[in-house]
Amino acid sequence: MTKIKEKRAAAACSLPLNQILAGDCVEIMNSLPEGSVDLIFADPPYNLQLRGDLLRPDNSRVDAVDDEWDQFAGYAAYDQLTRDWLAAARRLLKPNGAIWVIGSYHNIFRVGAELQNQGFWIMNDVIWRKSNPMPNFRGKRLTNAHETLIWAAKSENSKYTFNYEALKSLNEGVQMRSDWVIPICNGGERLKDDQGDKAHPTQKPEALLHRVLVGTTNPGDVVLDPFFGTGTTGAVAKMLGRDFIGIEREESYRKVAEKRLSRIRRFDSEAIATTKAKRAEPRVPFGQVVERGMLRPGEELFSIGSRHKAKVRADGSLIGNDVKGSIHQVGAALEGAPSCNGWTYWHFRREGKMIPIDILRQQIRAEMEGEVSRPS
Amino acid sequence: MTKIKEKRAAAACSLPLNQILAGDCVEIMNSLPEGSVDLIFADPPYNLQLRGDLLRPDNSRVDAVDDEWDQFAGYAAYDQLTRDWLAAARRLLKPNGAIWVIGSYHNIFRVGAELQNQGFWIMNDVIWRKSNPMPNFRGKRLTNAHETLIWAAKSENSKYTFNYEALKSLNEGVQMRSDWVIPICNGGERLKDDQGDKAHPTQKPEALLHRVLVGTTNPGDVVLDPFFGTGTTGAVAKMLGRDFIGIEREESYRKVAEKRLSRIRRFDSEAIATTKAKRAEPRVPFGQVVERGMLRPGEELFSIGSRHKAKVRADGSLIGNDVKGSIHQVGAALEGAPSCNGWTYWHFRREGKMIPIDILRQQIRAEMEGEVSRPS
DNA sequence: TCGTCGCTTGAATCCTAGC
DNA sequence: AGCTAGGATTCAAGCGACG
Repeated sequence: MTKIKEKRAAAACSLPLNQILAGDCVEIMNSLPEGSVDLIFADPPYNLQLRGDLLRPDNSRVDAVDDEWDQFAGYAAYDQLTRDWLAAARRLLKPNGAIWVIGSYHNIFRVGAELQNQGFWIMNDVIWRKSNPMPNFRGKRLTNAHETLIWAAKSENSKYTFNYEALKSLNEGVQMRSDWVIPICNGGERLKDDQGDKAHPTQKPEALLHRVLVGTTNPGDVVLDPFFGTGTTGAVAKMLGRDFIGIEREESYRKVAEKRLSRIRRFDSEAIATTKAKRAEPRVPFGQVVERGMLRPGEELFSIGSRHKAKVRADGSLIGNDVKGSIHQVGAALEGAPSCNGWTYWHFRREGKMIPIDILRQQIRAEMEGEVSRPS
Repeated sequence: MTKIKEKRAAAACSLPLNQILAGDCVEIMNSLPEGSVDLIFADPPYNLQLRGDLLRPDNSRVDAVDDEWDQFAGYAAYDQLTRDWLAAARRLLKPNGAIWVIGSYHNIFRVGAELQNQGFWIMNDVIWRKSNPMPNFRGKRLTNAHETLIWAAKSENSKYTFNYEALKSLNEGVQMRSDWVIPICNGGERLKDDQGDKAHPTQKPEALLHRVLVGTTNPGDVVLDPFFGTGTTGAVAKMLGRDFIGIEREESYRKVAEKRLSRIRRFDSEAIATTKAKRAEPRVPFGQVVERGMLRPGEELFSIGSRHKAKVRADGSLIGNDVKGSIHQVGAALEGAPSCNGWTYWHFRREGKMIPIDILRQQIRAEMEGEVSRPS
């Protein structure tokens, strides 16, 4: 055993494994031995900068993330925190270690730039596509339906861990992509406090951590989470036979996490549970047919026997006989029927022949083959 | 017309619309009139950290050594380029203008942070999820199956354009999410040079620009693309009846783009028109319903299920359960809600049926349209 | 036991014309 | 510029009540 390896083995022995450390993550990370951690997973505050209340159309109030820990004086203050905790994290990592950070557009660009500035080497950015996001209630922006994760090695030369085959098998034999469809954490998995309210405003789903840890750590690795919260990282690490170190400032979160972790049992080594992605026929909006130029705005569609016709508009709606709306709505209106399947009702003309538009939907679906993970 | 408006109208007249300008985008943008552009779509170079091969805007090469220190020099040079073109873009935008930038993990974090630093206000980050990405051949990372776009208004107070209904219509009646599934540009859409090779390495699909322009511009808007390439932005703008300005340094790209644009035809105006937002419809005071005798003073209105009722008064106010006020105020008071849309809340009785009063507003609006629209 | 219906909820930078 | 009032705005899941 070389001197360096001896040193690391000693360091590892002195690590407070499988515990939750109380306090400020920068101070605590700086008190742990240098170069001793395999992977860091971090879910830092997002600096959401929310203004007033937000009401749903039914006048109920959205429970906002207005906690003290997400309040910052401005970008400068947020950047200072980011620099500090990333530097401490970098010091802790083994040379071949890696880091994951999750965030939203409020903070992720600043975090990503600082990762690069400190010499981390980005492997991928990964999109967590939420199958059930909260909608945009006022119709003023797009539904914020994803969050972004950055996966980066400690340096360009790091021999990082990447379990290609494991991820491929998680994805039904197809190479894992950089966009992951996973539901938000709710239902039985969502931890509640004694009053029955959610114990933490931003608990992450275990499925997300499952994929991260299966893909970029090995059993026995040390995984550190500096913003531990209610301990999703620790819970999944324990199930998967990885050691964890959690750091959390808030006592209430630590208590919930301790209780949670005490109930977790490690999977037996053979039975590494794989989250099966469900297959479903993806819904194809007619608008995609227009966007992709398969039909042009202004082009005419015909019902069977050409009894009715309608014109395609740029936003994927139809206009026919003064009726505007979706392919289904306009078909139903023209037929005086309560409903209508526009995909089979409407036809377009090519070289004198009438072709059902459903052909175009089938083409789009064929192109989407190979996407495996989808909302159920 | 105010002085400011005059100035802008003059500026618009002097804009080189529907042309491709040759040269460095920063210089050219700075030569155009301030506050004259509605939307900027930018696909800046990604050539970052490819072992230091970084080109300055004037095409000179940044000297690179492959040690770690130089990485920072590489980032610094790229950041300088980003600051320069974003500042020039910001100057060009109208106060209510907006910008889209597309990039990958190599550059998008630096661009996003700089956007925020300059005072742009991010509305959404949008994921272009490629339905047919290039696989990762060596199995060393995840398949890089997406790119990131940032949509930002010029400032927090900008009244940006967002065609919510049009995008919802493109998505078949469900509000548009921040993740967009669109195939990469290939097949017939992919432009080839005389040798049959692809004319541009990163030609963007027209479907992507279609969604961007339908969603965040109106017909007649001025759309500028400072990294025009082979002109996808211009092509889609022309089809959709928007004016464009392209800036491109490379003559070979300009030539391909000119040829492409000359073949594009604008869709007819009926096809370009998109679904209108309700907010855009003229306001109808409830008093008009009473004045026109559609409802009589003294007539009773009912909430759904007849849980509450109120009486119409001659001045167009309601009185119910001792509360007097507008249809909205009385509805809100009776429900104990902070607000209420009286048009959808209240119903009147005709032949035993409950009919929402919004029907009456629609009748008035239809009559108003008849007054306004004349044969042209 | 099973399906249906209604209620609740989720990291959200969520209104605007007119006075 | 600040205030007031009109009135526009939601998707997917989970869970409990109910028949």
